[in-house]
Amino acid sequence: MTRDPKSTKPAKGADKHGHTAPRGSERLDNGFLETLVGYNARRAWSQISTVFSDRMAAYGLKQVDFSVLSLLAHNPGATSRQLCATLDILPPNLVNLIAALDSRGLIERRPHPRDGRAVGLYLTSAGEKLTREAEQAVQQAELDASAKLNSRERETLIRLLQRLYL
Amino acid sequence: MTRDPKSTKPAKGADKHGHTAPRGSERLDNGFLETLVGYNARRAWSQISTVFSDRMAAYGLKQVDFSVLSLLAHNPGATSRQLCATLDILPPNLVNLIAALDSRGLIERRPHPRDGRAVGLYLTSAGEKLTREAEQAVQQAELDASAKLNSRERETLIRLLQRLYL
DNA sequence: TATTGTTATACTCTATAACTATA
DNA sequence: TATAGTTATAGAGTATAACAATA
Repeated sequence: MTRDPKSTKPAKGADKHGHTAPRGSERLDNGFLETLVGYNARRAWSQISTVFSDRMAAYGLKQVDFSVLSLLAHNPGATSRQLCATLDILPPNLVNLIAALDSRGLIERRPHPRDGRAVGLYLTSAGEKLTREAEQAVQQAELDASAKLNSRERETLIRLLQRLYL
Repeated sequence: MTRDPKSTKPAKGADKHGHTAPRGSERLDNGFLETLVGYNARRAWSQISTVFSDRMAAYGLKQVDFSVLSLLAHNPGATSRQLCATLDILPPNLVNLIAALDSRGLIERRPHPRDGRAVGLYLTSAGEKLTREAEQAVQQAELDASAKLNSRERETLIRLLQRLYL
């Protein structure tokens, strides 16, 4: 496998930490790593993640916060346990997150009608408004982060990624 | 967007933590999230990452350990600073990692011929042997983790991912 | 003055064990 | 006996500031 000189882009020069590349450190040959789906998925996600986090900061949301709000917008009354299963996070790590969204008045906790152990989660009207705005910002962030792909390529990419985890 | 009943796979039932899905928690509608490249890239990477980590455990390597060894196999004499730039990690977080690989006798640190500040990193023969074996295991892990894709689809996926971050 | 490698440290994310109340 | 939610806590990953040696 040969290296493509164009792929090094020395002039671009700013990583996600805002650092600029120093003179003496040229990029290394990562020929093997870049043949791996896992390596490329991680790098691509890292890139998108930076754009995503920057845009969400305007709404005071982290990535998981947004995922929770978006799920509640489409699944009113969902429980913490369901959020955990869908997003693949562990229950103890959701507690403070839910409590914070509650304190901000974005969600409500109501007793579950059939199960006294469970708590149904609902967006408040403020939460609905914020979620609508954030979803639009996320869609724009997606387009910006994947600007080098046309819509057909973007759909192909998503379809292939889903076949890896679904 | 409708949910595909086949995609839930109730019998498969074990997430990356080894937990099995309890009865009461059906998956939620994540229609919006699954239209996002970022969300799908993260989920796909998480899936592959689990397979990857499991296989690397047999060699006593974490993902970043493998990346470092593979880079040194193809770039003998690379410096810590170059590894950091290529893998997008910060220098302080590489120090213990390099020291551990050195203690295990997998790499050597030699003074840089032209720059007294820098240290050139080289695989030992034991390091070369382990890296060769690990690279083969990684390739097999890749094939297993992306078994639902044929080689043409895998190449397409990698190409599209690279256009997001290169 | 700038860069390499390093120490110390803090902050976030993720994980496990154990408890309560309900089922 | 098992599940939902919670508490406390431990571990891993990631971040910044500051230092010595060298350029």
